[in-house]
Amino acid sequence: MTATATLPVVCAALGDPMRWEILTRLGEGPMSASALARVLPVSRQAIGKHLEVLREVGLVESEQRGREVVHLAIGARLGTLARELDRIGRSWETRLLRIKELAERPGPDTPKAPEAPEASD
Amino acid sequence: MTATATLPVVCAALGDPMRWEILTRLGEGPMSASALARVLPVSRQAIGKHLEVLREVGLVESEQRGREVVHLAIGARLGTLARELDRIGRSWETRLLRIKELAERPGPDTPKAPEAPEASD
DNA sequence: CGCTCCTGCAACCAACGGGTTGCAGTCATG
DNA sequence: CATGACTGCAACCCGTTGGTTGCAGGAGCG
Repeated sequence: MTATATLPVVCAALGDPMRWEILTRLGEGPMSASALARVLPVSRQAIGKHLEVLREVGLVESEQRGREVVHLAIGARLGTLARELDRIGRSWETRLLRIKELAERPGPDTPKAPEAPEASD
Repeated sequence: MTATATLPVVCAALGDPMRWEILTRLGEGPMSASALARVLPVSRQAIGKHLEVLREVGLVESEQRGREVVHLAIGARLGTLARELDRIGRSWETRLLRIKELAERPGPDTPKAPEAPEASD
């Protein structure tokens, strides 16, 4: 599955206003592509393309219901993204703090940078 | 200034791999655009454009140090983004749960059904 | 049975965006 | 003072992509 969507890819998927529009609607309840096209100012095919992008990064799941396909927003995936971003943000702050420390300290001893494994999950 | 960076805009800024590359470097410590251009496979001007995008959404701050301008990644901004995304994700889950409840419950006499009694938070 | 509605795929168009080169200005240093 | 290095701005190229139209296939409903 494409759940291994890299960070920039997921962010890119979220980088389009129209896609947020779609996600918002799908966050309120399942809808079909046609239904979305009726309430959004773009064609059904355009919606379809956006849905494909969103589905590939795991932000949307689709389900064949009767003769139509309904889609819904996956909040858990967004939560995962949020956690990843938060961790990275914290690591930046940590490193900056360490650098400031070094800068303010006369540093008589050699401060070797101990690589901390951060890329995980 | 970090103007009213809307969600999609910030995500779009994070949607480019090269920008992540830059952010990663700036997360390890302050660097100038020229320095970045030396370690990255693109021109200094390209770096400059990316830095402008990142600065506009508050992910990077710049500081004139001597005759050069050094930039650094702002972890706090990433944390803010993460929190926003997490909140939205949770709201989606909540709504979906409510919908599932209604769907599975024949609810002939459940016109009230206020807040979900078990909001898994 | 036929109609209608929903879906998927392909071709095509236009705008945005990432990248490059070139130029001009400024500031620290030899 | 002259040189070198870093910066910002503008023009330009081209690949990506969001959007459109058109067409063909399938599944439910009168």
